[in-house]
Amino acid sequence: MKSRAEQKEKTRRKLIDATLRLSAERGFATLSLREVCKGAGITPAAFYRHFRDMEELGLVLVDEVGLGLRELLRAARRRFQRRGGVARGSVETFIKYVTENPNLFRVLLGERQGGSNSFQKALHAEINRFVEDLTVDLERESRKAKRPLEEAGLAAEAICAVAFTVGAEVLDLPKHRRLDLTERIINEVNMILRGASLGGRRA
Amino acid sequence: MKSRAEQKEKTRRKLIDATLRLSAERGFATLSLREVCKGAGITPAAFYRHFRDMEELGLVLVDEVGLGLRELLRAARRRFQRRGGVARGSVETFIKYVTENPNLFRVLLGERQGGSNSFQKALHAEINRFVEDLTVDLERESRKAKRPLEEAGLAAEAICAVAFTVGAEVLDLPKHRRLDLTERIINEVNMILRGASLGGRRA
DNA sequence: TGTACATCAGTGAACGCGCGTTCACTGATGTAC
DNA sequence: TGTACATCAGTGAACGCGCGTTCACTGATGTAC
Repeated sequence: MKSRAEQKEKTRRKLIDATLRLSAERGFATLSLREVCKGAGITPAAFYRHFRDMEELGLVLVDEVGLGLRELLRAARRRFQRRGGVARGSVETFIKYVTENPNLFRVLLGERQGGSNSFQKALHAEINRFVEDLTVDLERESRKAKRPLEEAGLAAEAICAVAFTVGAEVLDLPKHRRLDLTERIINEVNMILRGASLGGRRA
Repeated sequence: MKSRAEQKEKTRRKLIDATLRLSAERGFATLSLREVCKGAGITPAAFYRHFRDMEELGLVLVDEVGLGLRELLRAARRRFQRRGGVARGSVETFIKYVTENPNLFRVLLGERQGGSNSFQKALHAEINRFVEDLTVDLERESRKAKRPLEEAGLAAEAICAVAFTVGAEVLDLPKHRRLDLTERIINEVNMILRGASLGGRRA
């Protein structure tokens, strides 16, 4: 119950959680080590028992957030794929996640330029994982439906671009305008899917 | 030649140019006032003769960059619209701009989360202006071609999302892979346009 | 079970540093006569 | 044109502050016997 390892893990979580909480306001890139420590209720020097520096903490954050969101979206697509409306189901799941975990999403999206080089690379890789997941799903689906969809990779990339870019707006929107935004994204995703399902003929 | 006003304007430009130069490396949000002044070759105290703070400088930057890029793209669309390949022409122009002015583009894209509230708002507004420009063009084009394109606004939003998101990757790419990326974006834009030109029937 | 020693997560003080901002100033440009 | 004064962009020194990092330390947990 109070083993050293358990206690250490608890503190580590406090650091991670404090970082998520604080990065909601001004983004991860502007957080200081001391700020995070204050938020977690520990001494700055203790930080080094857990992470080499803020960058290492950031990479852990990106990993954690990315993994969580990807699993959620995979599950959503599975759930909706056989009763039509994959786009609707996935987009709604995505928007729900974003509104419920704004700080997590901000970490994933917020620092595409701001941070250090390796931090940016990690973020980029994380987003690519979303694209790959979606590509696989789109290919499987289109094969099943005998409605071949060429260039699934391009469609997936475009869809992710739209979801992340337009989806980010939801963070600054009053609640009553969020449904509109969700509908807009759904329409745009469907637009891309339509364009993709004809892609083979022209390209 | 050496009037006070002219001299002051020169210094102002030095500040703006130094900011652009420096923000190429780590993004605008992480620049300090002193750093910028050193880059411009003036004393920190003199900064206040030109801007209230870094945020005000940032807003000026966003304005300037946004205006320049929008005019360029408008011209590109005009140039290409009557000989097909609007998508190709616009995307190539866009990518050319991005590769030739990476620092400008970074300012426009880099700080969508990082900065202060009013800074983010300004960036967001700027990007919306791109969407509006494109919407107007798409509507005009589709009317002319008697190929009605419903929901031009959605298509424009999706296209800008793709261009800005995927286009940003070009900054980290070696030269020989840039053409591939450009082609990919062109294909994705065409995919969206195709999906949009059928939009009326299903939606 | 009890004792003596080892480990190590977290403490608290200290460091040197770059930060944003202020202030009185300087000296070239501008203006009134 | 020349003189006396006003303006004001830029200087240089100073300030207090939060930063990241280091260090010797403390005291609870873990281990060996």
